[in-house]
Amino acid sequence: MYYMSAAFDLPQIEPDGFERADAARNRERILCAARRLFDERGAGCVSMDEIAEAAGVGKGTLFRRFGSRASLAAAVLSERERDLQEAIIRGEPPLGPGAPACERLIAFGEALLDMLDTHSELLLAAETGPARFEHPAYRVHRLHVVLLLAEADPDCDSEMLAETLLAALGAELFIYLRRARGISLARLKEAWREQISRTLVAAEPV
Amino acid sequence: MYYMSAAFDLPQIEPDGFERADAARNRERILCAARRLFDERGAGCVSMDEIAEAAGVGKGTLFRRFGSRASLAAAVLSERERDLQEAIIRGEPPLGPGAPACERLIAFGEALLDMLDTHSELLLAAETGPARFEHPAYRVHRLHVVLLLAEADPDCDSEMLAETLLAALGAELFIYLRRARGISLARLKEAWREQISRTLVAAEPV
DNA sequence: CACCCAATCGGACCATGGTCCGGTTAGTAA
DNA sequence: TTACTAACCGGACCATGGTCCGATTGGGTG
Repeated sequence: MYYMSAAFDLPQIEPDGFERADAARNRERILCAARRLFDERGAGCVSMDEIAEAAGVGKGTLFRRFGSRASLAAAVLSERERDLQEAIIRGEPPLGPGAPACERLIAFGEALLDMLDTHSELLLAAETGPARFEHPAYRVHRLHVVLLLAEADPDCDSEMLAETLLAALGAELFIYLRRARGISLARLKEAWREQISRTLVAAEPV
Repeated sequence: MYYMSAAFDLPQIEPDGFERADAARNRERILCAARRLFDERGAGCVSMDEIAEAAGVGKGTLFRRFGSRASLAAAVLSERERDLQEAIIRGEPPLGPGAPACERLIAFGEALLDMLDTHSELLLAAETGPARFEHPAYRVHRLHVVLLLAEADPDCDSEMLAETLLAALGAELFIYLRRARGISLARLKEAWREQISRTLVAAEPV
């Protein structure tokens, strides 16, 4: 564990201090309805009005609690994201600590690609809007990649490289490559592996 | 010139065969108004209704001619895009033919970053929607990068690498890095250079 | 138990991207 | 010149993400 996990926790779905009983009940209802509808019909085919109605809640409540469609999608995804972060921080190598940085990077990308493969639409919804790069989940991924890059090659501009490498794992590109181009998940993983090893090979003494 | 330019021309703003006089006049009016409004107030702050009104044209006409907001933005950008393609196909090295593939790749990314620096909002508007990757301009960029990668390193998966490298030049990321993070254009170019040389260094016999 | 206030609720409302179709007009042929 | 038709025009209309504010209610306090 080379950084404290506490500082980079998930977005707080749980409220700050106190929460009124009706508010808590509505939050749960909304998340439950959203989860169900997204799952049933695909995240792209569910409107916010429908979610509000299914949750038995007004539209105002829905938006006050979750701010935006993207934010709601992120909240629905938070459980999976939590699992991923857990695996990164305390899980088995190569995703977790213990393996060389290069292998951890490859494992991280593969894990993200797996997540994209099962939740691409939800991730796409979560990635819309300019707040995307400020979202806690993205920050965690970025920091993780930055630190691994710096560890693997102290000479590289890890901050910039992390940003551009993560761009390759965006949901929009993923969906296009898989659906429109018919590229397999395996090939995407292979490409990620190739890109990481090419990026880091310079650091290894030949 | 290692590929025929004709096959990869710009999206046809010019109509197929014949165009009625009123249609031609309206197309010109729309493009002119859009150019002016985008320029005056930033592409993000102009609605389609405003463009239609400024052009003295109904909303239906606007959408029939250009299909979508993204498509209109792309049409407004087409002149710059044409210049870029001209420079790539027939211009001076290293952007044009003649330089080593690696240097041409670096020059291409820098040219795109320059374009982003002056037209980021317009490019952002043009990049919204799933049609983004099917747009003729993107196809040209992709093909260019694919061919240069294959030339520089025949062993690489040039198709996939091109896609992920181009993701690093997306307008959304660019705007975030420049505005929210305050990263200079020079550093972005430097990062692109680093990423390309790292990606291709493996091909050079050490 | 009664009171009070702040937090919450919810639906009416708005802006905007995009669609549709009845009316109009440009170009053609006689 | 006139008649005809296909293309075009434009504004009413729709769906949806997001905002606002008056009404409501939870829960602490005397």
